[in-house]
Amino acid sequence: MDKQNAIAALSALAQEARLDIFRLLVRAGPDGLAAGQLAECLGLPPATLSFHLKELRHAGLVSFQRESRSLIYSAEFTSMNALLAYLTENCCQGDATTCAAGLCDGTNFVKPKSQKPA
Amino acid sequence: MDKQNAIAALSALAQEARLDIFRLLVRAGPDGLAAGQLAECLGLPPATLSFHLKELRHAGLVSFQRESRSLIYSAEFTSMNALLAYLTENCCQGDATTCAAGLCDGTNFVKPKSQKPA
DNA sequence: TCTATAATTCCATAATATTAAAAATATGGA
DNA sequence: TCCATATTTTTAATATTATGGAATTATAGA
Repeated sequence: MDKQNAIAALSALAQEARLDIFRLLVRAGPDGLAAGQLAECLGLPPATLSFHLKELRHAGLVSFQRESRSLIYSAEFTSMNALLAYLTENCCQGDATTCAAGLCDGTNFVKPKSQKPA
Repeated sequence: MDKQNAIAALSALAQEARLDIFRLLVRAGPDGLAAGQLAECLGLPPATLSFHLKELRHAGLVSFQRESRSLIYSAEFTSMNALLAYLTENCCQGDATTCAAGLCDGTNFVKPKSQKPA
C-alpha cells in the first residue's frame, strides 16, 4: 500500500453511500451481494449506486464477478487490511513502550514491518 | 464510533496533506509536534496547515495543547483505533470461519463486540 | 430476433472542499 | 507598552465530487 492507494481507499470510504455499501459487503462476507440487492437494501437509484461502486472498485476495496445478468460485488478484505496497516505504520517510532494507552503495541492491528532498532 | 464520526475521520484522512500530517503525528507518538514543525517538515504555508489541522481536530483525530507560543499537536490514538474497529465491525456476519483469507478472525484488528451466534 | 431484466455510462447541474494571501489573535520578552 | 514570534481566521478564487435522468450495453429466455 502506497500513499496514493491509501488516499484512494480513504476517499472511497469517506462518503455515506459508499461506506454503507462497503460495510454491507463486509458483513455479507465472501459471497457478496448483487448490485441490485445493494440498490434495494440502500434505496439508491441505479445510476447513483453504479457511480459509487465504480469509486470503490477503483480504490481496490471491492471486486465483482458476473453471474448471469447480475454483477456480484464483494469486499476486498486484503486491501482493507493493507489500509489499516498503512494508517498505523511506524506508530510511536516502532516503540510500543512510548505509546499512549497501549494502542499501537501490535496486539490491536497489523503492523507491516516492525522496524525495531538493533 | 457512529457513522457520522467515521465519515468525518475518513474524510479527514482522505487528503494528501492531512494524511501526511496525521502519519507524522502517529510516528511522533504521544509527545507530538508543534504546528510550526509540521509546517516545516511538510513545506506547507501556515494558513494551509492550519486549515488542515482544523479538519483533523474536528474529526477527533488530533488534539493540541499550548506550550508557550507553540501549539503542540498529537494524534488521538483512541479515535484511530475506534475507526479501525468500525470499519471491520460484523465482518462476515461475525463468523470467522467464512472469512476470506482469515482477515477478520480477530487476530488482525480490534473487533468491537464479537456477536457470535449461540 | 424480440422483449425483459440487470447494470453501466453519459451528461448537466448542484454541492463541497482546497488553497493561500491578508488580517487578526495570543504569547513572551525587552 | 512595543515588538517579534507562532498560529489561526477570514475570504475569495479555484477545483473536485455527487446526483440522478436518459441513453446504452450485456445477458437470458421465448
